Amino acid sequence: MEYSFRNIEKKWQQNWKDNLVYKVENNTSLPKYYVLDMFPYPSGAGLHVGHPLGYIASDIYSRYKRLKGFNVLHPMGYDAFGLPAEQYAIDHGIHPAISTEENINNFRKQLDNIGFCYDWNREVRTSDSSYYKWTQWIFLQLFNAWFDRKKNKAVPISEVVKIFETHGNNNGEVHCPDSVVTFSANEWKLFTEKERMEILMQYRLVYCGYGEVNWCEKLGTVLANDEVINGLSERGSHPVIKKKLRQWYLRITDYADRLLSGLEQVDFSESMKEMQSNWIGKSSGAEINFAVQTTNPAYQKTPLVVYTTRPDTIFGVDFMVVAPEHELLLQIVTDSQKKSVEDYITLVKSRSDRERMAEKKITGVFSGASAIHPFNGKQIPIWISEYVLIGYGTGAIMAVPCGDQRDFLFAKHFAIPITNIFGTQFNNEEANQAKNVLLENSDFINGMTTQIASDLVIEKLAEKKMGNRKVNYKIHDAAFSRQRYWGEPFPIVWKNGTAVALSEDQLPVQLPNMKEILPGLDGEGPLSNLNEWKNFDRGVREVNTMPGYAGSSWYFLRYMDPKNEKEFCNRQISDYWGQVDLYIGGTEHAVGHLLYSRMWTKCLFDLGFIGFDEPYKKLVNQGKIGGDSRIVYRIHGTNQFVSEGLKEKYETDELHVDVNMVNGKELDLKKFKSWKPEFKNASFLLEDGKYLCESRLEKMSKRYFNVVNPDEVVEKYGADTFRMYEMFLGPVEQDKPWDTKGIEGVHRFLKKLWRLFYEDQKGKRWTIEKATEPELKVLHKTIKKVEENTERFSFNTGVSALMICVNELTELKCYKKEILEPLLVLLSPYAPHITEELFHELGNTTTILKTSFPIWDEKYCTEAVKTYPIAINGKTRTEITIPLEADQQQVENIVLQNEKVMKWLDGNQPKKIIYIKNKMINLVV
RNA sequence: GCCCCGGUGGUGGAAUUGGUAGACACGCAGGACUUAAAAUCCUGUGACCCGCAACGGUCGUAACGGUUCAACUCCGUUCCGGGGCACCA
Repeated sequence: MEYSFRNIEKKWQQNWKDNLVYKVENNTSLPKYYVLDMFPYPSGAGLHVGHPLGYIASDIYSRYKRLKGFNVLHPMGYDAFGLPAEQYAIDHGIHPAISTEENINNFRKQLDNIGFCYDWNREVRTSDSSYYKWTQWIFLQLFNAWFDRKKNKAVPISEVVKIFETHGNNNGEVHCPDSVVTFSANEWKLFTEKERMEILMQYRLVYCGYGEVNWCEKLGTVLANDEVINGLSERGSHPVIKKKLRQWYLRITDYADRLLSGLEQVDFSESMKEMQSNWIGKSSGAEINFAVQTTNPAYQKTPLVVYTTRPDTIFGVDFMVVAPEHELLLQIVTDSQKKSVEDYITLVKSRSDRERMAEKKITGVFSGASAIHPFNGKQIPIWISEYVLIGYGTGAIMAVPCGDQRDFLFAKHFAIPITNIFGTQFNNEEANQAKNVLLENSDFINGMTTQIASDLVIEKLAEKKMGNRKVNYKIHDAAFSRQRYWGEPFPIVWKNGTAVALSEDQLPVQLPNMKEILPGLDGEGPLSNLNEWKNFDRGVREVNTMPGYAGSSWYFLRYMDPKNEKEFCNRQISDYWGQVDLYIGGTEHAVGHLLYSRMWTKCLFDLGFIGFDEPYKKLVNQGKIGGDSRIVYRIHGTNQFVSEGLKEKYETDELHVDVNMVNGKELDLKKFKSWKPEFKNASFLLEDGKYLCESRLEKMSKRYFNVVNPDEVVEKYGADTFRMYEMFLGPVEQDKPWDTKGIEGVHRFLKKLWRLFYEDQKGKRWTIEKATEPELKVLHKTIKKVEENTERFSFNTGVSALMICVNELTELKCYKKEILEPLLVLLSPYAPHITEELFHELGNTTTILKTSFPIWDEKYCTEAVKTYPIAINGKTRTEITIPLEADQQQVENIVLQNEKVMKWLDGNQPKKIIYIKNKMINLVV
């Protein structure tokens, strides 16, 4: 009886489906465990072998946890809204709903092939109205909420209205956004409804504002950053300009501190936390007001406000730099400098953000105006330069050339004299950015270090009302609208210029069908073309749609209660499932998805809808599987190809060839010739009778012909082999190349396992004989190892432990059910099909999925004796087997009598004998 | 430039807390079975030195240095690769 994986796998997949073995209940007495994969965007390209890596890891862990007695939630769904489907519709005239459906079906088929234990009854699709109804509902909760800085949490917007009614907004009760005027309670009462709504808009967690977007006039659409290349559209190379459009924003900045401190409570990798905290970019320093001296008397009283993280260097300020967009600029510029300033602004405006950022050249213009030093009254020239960005801090800096390298280079370039505040610690060749340097030439802070001096400077500035301590964040509010079709419509109707929220019973706002997706006028999205849909309830619907991250910010909650028509997720159910215990996905979502999702969770927590404020307890980032490309060399201008080793002798062009035509490095010439018509008559220069290709690791991509489709691997070796091989490649978190050749080893392992039960010729081999001590030892050591390795996500060593076990049982000729049955259970998370088959062959009638993980017995895992390495001065010289319970004295006696040891000691007495029980013995001579 | 992660045989990788470096697997070489092939099994396989061989020795985890009885593991410096952030004040 042979291991015929194709029949076995098909049979059990059908059986599991028919018997609903993966159905998960919400109410059991079992402890819960929630394992989640980052759900995929169903692209048209389908899966390659890199995609399922994380899914396999989470699948193994889920199955393992089930065997360990947990009620495991392990769902899957689709992040189904997105740009590619919409673009595909524009290019091919196929509606996104149709292409998305097709892609999902294809994904599903590919996933099913691999034998995952998802509960498909809980599948969610963000583009289903039964799902996005609740995305819209959450939007409304955010719309009707305000972040109370005193409580450091979101509260209903009605609370801020109460405060306005009794105190206005200017008594310290309410944080007042920069764009809102201050008013008293009386003034609030006198405002019109429209005015009140406009003010409230500035306080909401999602709010409307204006923002710049990449606008392509020719395409009539807004483009994402990665659709713009060097200021031109990726499609068609049309010019792209900045355009101000009304946008919705998510007030994520209010959560900056909690998003930062929350990182301390979650089990993410250090680099992941690092990326997130860099993105949040918290820095502390001071805002300092510099009086401006200019010929225009109207602005002499308006201070120039700068942000600095180094207030201690205030006596080293030699010039000021403001961003070209700074609004004070045109007001303070002197007549003589007006022309050159305007020219510079025009130059900067014509440049894309990317160009500005990539610029290494130092440019800038003097404004003609000066600022006054707050302590010594010195006149400081005000410059403009593109290296200061309007979006960060106050859009203006105080430049300290001896303490900041960019300021230093600027000063050198424009020959601005440099004040030295570090004495001999400054060499006039580069800025000294160290923070432990003692200050000199700095008035009242001479001899102090950064921290002390900064505090003192801030204190003095505050006394003079010329500055204050300030914490700054790099993170800015996230744009939450897209001028697109294929996304969630907003539950908003504009009436008389005011955004009015729809009520809950008006949800969902269905995404209307469109025959042809065309952009609207003036950068409005395609929905603006639908007059009938647009005009609603004596107003006009919001025609923007929500961005891709809307649906993915809360999907983990919907899986808990996917069919609920009354709530986004029942509170009792979310209390039961709680946080995602294990989240597996790629690093590419480090700052986008994860931050938004964490924020939404915090909002829902603040508003009392869920009981936890961090969504993901533990995050594991699976590595990428790289493609192992094969490259051939064609002699330039000919149709002759040279083998890799000979390529230096000719002038050649390199071409990628399909990896499926290459065995190891040897090119299959026949396949190659029939690959493309142009190669039909190709000739080859061989080495040792073979044509060898060069191998190169790069991204797995169609363009490099290095894509390996899991369907093909599963067809050839079976799902169990595929699953185990993906794990055997190396640690899940590590990037690694795909090389199909090694898969044979894993496949042989499964065949070897099979042969413990059945011989190819003679048939049944397994027996119900009593197991011997050595056999039990093999089993129990394996249970221990597999358990430990699975617990710490070291699946590659888990596979290896199972291989060792099968090798040893083969050696022992052990075919006993007593040993083999628990082994099957151990293996079942990794290879569910073959183990289910053999489990039934052993006479079981229930599924192996519902058994329990075997428990290892210490007595079989500890040996009575240990073969110790005996090292002399740290170098292993021999091995001696010594009983484990031997004490120091006994060990010394045994060791010193050893022939080898005596030889090495050469008559000397060892200075010291180090004996570490169960580890090693070292003699110091 | 700053931050994070990594660098181990021909290859993927193992070594969980400082305690036998190279588990397991691929590949390769030799052999068995077979008319032959596939499949399977056995043996060897980090480099170098001595030797018929057993055995023995030296070196070896990117490089150099340090701590330690003992370092892939800890510390310092440098090099290389990958990722993130970026004229961020």
